[in-house]
Amino acid sequence: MDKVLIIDDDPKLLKMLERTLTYEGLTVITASNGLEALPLVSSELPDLIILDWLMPKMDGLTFLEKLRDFGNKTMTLMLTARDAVENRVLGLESGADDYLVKPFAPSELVARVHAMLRRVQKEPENQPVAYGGISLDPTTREVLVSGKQIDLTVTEFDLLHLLLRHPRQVLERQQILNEVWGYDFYGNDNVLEVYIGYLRKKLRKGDLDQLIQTVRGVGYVMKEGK
Amino acid sequence: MDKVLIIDDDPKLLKMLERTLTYEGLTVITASNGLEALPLVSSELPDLIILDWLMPKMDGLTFLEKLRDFGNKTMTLMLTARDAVENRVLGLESGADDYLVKPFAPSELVARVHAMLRRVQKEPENQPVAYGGISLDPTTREVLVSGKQIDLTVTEFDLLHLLLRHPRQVLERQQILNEVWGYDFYGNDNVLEVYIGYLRKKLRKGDLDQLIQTVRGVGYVMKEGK
DNA sequence: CCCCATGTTCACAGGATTTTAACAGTAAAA
DNA sequence: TTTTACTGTTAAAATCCTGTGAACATGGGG
Repeated sequence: MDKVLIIDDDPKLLKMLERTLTYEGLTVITASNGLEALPLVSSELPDLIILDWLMPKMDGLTFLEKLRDFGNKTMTLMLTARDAVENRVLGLESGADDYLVKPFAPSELVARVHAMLRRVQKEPENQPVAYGGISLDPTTREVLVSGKQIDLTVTEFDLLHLLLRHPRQVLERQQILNEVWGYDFYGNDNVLEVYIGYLRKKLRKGDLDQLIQTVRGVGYVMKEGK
Repeated sequence: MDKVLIIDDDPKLLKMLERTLTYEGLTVITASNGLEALPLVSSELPDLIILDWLMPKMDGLTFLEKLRDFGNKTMTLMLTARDAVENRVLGLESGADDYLVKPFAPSELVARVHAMLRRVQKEPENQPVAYGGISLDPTTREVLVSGKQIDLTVTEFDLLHLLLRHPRQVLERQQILNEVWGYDFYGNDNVLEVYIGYLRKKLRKGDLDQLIQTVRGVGYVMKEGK
């Protein structure tokens, strides 16, 4: 079961968060400030840390810096009362993996938490995958198209890997963006088309570019025929 | 049909909300405070609860705490007066799934309510469905008619999916428009006929176009025979 | 500091899909 | 039978979506 550490100095809010996430079937541990939380991280090894930006003793930012200094890579979700864009930047730069502006609907929190945990859970996908003449080995990062080896950049690789792991299954644009570019991707999602384009061009080397099919209005599928 | 419980101590507002949502085709039950509402939750099993934050006897916040303490997970929409400071944490502390700041436009309320209800309903809809020679798989988006595969656009797909999920059940025009085109569809509802036409034409490929039957003055059904 | 590789954004053409509108057809009501 | 209310069919118009080349941004290495 997934374990979440929540750090917030407001007891009511803490209670609320705890209850909400416990309903969701998560194991919840709490702390009221960063100082108190630090030892819990190493003893409890949570899968996700939710923390407030503003806290006494040790605020969210400082906590994150300390955490990262220790080389800890646990996923973190930052809560912030301010909604300025600069905070988003700050929050992310400080090492938070996502952030949420207060006030937010609990359902939104739950959605984010699940999205993040899903991402964490993703087992070390190290198994080679293959489909329709394309094979990809995550450990060596080698990709063969009709026997020929092709070179892919990281993003291209991740995208192809995702498609190959779900052959014949239509993946929605948002789903792909979430998986490859990270949950909560804001930018112009035309990147996806651009990368599909790159991939097709490279797959053309083995005449397999038609394997990536567009499903207009939905997303893309890796499948033969049609 | 979706059932909504509205809890508010202001009779005028209550009346207004009731009328608005009833007009939207929802079943509405009301209570003027939390104390009164609590038993209704277990007897009526509403799909959604709309409640005011400030109420006599038992306010919204307390009501929600009680509700959650009982382990009840019904969706809740909190109404609140505008107040800069309180709003910061309201969403969170209330434990509501969504909130709306007064004053609000009825259309906004309606939009939220429908969005929430759709969320409640729409969870498990990636199971393949089949009826009378037609099969549809939401994950691959493949549709087979008498064994032959046909290509559908998003709208066609959604419409067919809806019909297949309710075989032999007459779906009203408005109901279909709500599901497929969204609750806020005002356009010329001739689109529905047009799309039924498209679908029938494509189903004709497997000689199953007569499966979509017109129920004059009401809507359409997916059923064999006649 | 500049260059290069990678990643992201922009603009826009060409197509596919969706909507509108007009009218023909058909069942029910008068 | 006539009238009316709905429904089906088409085609054109409006809109939306995707692919593409090129510009722009970033960061690491030389």
